[in-house]
Amino acid sequence: MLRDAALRVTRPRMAVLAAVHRHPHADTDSVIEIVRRDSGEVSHQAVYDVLRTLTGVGLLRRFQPEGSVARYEARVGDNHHHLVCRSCGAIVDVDCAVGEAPCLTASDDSGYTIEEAEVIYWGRCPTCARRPPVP
Amino acid sequence: MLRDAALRVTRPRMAVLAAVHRHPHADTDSVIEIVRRDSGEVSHQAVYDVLRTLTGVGLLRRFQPEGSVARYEARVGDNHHHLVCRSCGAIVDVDCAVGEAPCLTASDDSGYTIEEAEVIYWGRCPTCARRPPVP
DNA sequence: CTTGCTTCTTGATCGAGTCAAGGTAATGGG
DNA sequence: CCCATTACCTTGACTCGATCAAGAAGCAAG
Repeated sequence: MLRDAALRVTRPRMAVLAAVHRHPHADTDSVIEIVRRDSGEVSHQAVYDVLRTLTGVGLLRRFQPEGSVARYEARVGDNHHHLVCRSCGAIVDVDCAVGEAPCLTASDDSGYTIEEAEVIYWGRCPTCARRPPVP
Repeated sequence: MLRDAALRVTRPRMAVLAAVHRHPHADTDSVIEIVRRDSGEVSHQAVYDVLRTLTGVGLLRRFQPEGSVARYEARVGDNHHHLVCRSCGAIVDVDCAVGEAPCLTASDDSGYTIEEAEVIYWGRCPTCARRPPVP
């Protein structure tokens, strides 16, 4: 995958790529932790850098629900969406009914060229929905 | 409006409320600037605090497109969405076709109780679309 | 193997946002 | 109208995610 993107194959890059594949929706800190556990010492700077590079070439996708830090996932190109629990912050993927971007058309595009519609569903996960809201 | 929300009427609050009404999608720094221009010295802390309080009682809405700082708007309760230019960051409102939250149903809700679907359309504004992409 | 450029390490820095303590002023009862 | 109560604002320090910069290390082409 790295070679296909014309990138050099290095230990930090492989570790980050593997980490995000195995832990979708992981934030940067978690990625750092996983990478260090799996392949020894790696600087936090390298992880930040790799995440940005891989996001740039489209091997990873970065997203950031409001009130959360940046998170990364390896599912790219299928235009899926996210469902976030307001209580505990749990995130699950939601397939896009249409499958291609943009899956929605705006009622009025104001002359803009629309490339993508990003949808975030906000709600409560089964566990949090069971008990009364305590925010 | 403030009294209805059981809040004391103070100069910073009125100034912030007016500023956001007149400048939708303003970020915190802009709000601070506008407020100071209109009603003299106000601490940045007060503005942050007021923005949070007003957002809490529902007089303002906070949103934060990825790669941008927090922005505030006074249109609340009509469940409208946003259209953001990838090039220059311009933001315009898009009315929701349905009008009530959630305006979309997820293909698979994973057992979650969905309260709201937040949609961000990404594209290019008329001005940026005219010239070739230079990111 | 060597060269050259990309990538990683180390350590400092930035900036949005928050915390904490103490002073100030909006409200409501007298 | 005035005072007491308490919510609210000011000041200043601080947190934390993320980025910048300079130099060392490692990968790949010849």
